[in-house]
Amino acid sequence: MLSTKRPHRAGAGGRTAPPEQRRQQLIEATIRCVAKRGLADTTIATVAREAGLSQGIINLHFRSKERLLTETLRYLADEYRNACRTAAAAAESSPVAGLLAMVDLDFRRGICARDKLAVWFAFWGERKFRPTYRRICAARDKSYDDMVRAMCTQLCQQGEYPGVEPALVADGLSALTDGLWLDLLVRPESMSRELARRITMSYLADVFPRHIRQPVASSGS
Amino acid sequence: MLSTKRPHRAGAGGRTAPPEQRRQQLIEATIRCVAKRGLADTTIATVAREAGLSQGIINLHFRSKERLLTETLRYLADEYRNACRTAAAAAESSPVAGLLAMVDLDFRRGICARDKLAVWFAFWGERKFRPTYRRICAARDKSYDDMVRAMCTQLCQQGEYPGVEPALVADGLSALTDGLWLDLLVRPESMSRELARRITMSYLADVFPRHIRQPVASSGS
DNA sequence: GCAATGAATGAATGACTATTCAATGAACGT
DNA sequence: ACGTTCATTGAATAGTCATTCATTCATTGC
Repeated sequence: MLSTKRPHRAGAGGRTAPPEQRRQQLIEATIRCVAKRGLADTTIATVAREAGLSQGIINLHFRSKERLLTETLRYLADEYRNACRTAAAAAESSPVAGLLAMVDLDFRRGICARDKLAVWFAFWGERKFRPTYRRICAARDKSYDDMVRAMCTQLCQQGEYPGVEPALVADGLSALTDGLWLDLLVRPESMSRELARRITMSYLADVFPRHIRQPVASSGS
Repeated sequence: MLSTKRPHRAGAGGRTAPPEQRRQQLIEATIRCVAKRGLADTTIATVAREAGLSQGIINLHFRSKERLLTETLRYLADEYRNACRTAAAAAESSPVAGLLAMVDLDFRRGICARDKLAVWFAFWGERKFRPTYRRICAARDKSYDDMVRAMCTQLCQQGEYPGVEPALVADGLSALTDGLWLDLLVRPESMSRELARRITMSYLADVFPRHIRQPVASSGS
């Protein structure tokens, strides 16, 4: 009773690992598996194999396949929301900096990695039918919307943009980002993170010309 | 051998119907079923029940469940492309009319009905993993892109918009539309076809201010 | 009417998969 | 070393679902 319950072993591949590490390992295997095979062909067996572990491990650490999927979605949502904090911090110096940070974030490698996009869209397809998915996604959406809307509102006050409705711009930016994510996933040959960034910046530059200027357009073929 | 093989019976609910009519009936049942329960919970049994027919009927008229799903996707893609012809016709009088017709089309009731959006996104989630889905979607995307890109190019030539790259605008418009469709599906309480139309028009008005003017913004609550 | 045709049915089949649990063995305290 | 604990395994189980096919029955031609 004196000893502090030490982790059994440090390495990830060990035969026995602390629960939190196994859960993380399985969530990452789930992401790779969904990205490789789609949600429909993702089974307990394929995830376990991807993780290099046995079938039973998933029902041991998560209570069911459904919970594994839910936790995987929650993991991605949390990751996104944590990254948002950086943008929120930038917004404190100026709304423009905040918006630029958001665009940067949305098309940063770690956030819109192909594997993760595949998972997002796999879940979005089922979102309407699973209350749990819906809750997790709605929470993520809300924090995004609130932030971007606040930035746009500030910018409109500073810049005298009479024709611009902040709520509309925020909804538009959110929709544009989602659509570009979809392109990145399903048409990687004609969409890149860099191009997506330029399209988004061009949108913002059109709306807030006195605050945001898009980088000089290089020649398009 | 003399008689022309007549349709067995006219009514849809009859015990015997011409094959083409049964196929159509089953495709419509599939759309309702996917919209109501999601792709994951759409089974041969649920579709057959939705259509008011027996289990075996699907393997009789389509060779497998997979083919039923493929044909359903193809049906939606064809419907969209047919609707595009209207916009293509409008574009012949002027590119502005063409763009307006496209926006009109994308947020018209028949095209972005909730049931159909649910099916689109269900398939988009699996698109990456099924070559057949990919082909059908890619064909639809291409006809959209080609059309919109041509309209934007014409407009840029007519209007002297030095900073505007037609390809970028077309990609952006396409992404924006997809993103708004997603909102219409998963957040109907905060997105309507009318609002989506306004957001899209506001985007176009920002890009082509000398050709497209957005309707006066009514107060946003 | 009557036989022939083939559309439609739905119970039976076989494949697949989530979940369980008895057996295994690694890690730790003594 | 040795026994205890508990993470892990993987074969067995139970359930679901696509597909098949022998049977039923509406329709048509004669």
